[in-house]
Amino acid sequence: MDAFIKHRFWVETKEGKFLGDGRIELLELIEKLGSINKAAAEMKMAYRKAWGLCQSMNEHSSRPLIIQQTGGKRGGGTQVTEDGKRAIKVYRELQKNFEMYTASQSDLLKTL
Amino acid sequence: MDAFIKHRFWVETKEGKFLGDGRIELLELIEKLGSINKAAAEMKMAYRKAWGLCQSMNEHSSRPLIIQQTGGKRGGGTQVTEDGKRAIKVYRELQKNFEMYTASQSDLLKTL
DNA sequence: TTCCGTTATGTTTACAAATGAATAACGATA
DNA sequence: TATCGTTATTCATTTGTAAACATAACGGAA
Repeated sequence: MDAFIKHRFWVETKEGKFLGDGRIELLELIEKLGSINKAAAEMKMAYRKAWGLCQSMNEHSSRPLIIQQTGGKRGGGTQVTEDGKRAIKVYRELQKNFEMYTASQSDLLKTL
Repeated sequence: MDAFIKHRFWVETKEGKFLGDGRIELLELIEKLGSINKAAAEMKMAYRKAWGLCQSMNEHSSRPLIIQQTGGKRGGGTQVTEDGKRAIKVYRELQKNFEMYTASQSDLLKTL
């Protein structure tokens, strides 16, 4: 026929979603730009939503993934912690693995 | 921490979604009950939606997965074709494989 | 011809999620 | 103390999806 497999994965804790594509991209941009505001603008996400995702990520983690500072030099900003960087790395590896695995399964569709 | 991987997969064609959890469950119930109506009721899905899923599945497939009959003996009914049964089988196997693979990846989260 | 249970469709409601607007709080620095 | 850019937060609006509702069409059987 002409069918292909799509997949999605994410990481949860018992309380709910912890890491997903949007959250990881956001983390990466915060690391690069030093600001939730700029990161959200860069990925055309409402700041309101980005802020909520940041709260959620930090609440679900035993140790914070980011450190937010309100006010101060240049108005403040947000830094990604070492734990945050590790989360990015682990997630991206998972992603790579999943993509390869999905590709390896696609020949099962040949019989459709 | 206490995080775990969740995954979802489905099958698409270039026109859009073709097979997914709901569609396959629906197919299985149609095969068992001989009716879209009864299948939808069984899984507490609105008939309207079930019917749309059936249309979509048949439109995306080169050969029909189900044959619907309007009117007639006991009002009609719907049968799952051999191609439909094969689709169910393939999908369920994919699902089993994905579950095992996801489980095998979970230790990557140990470092979080 | 009438009845029945099913398939076939369009329309309307309801709900949830994303977005946008608006404003306050913050704190280093000039 | 005034400024500035960021974080923090509420609220109204929009948007998109799912559910609910309401009929029509169908065709074998009584």
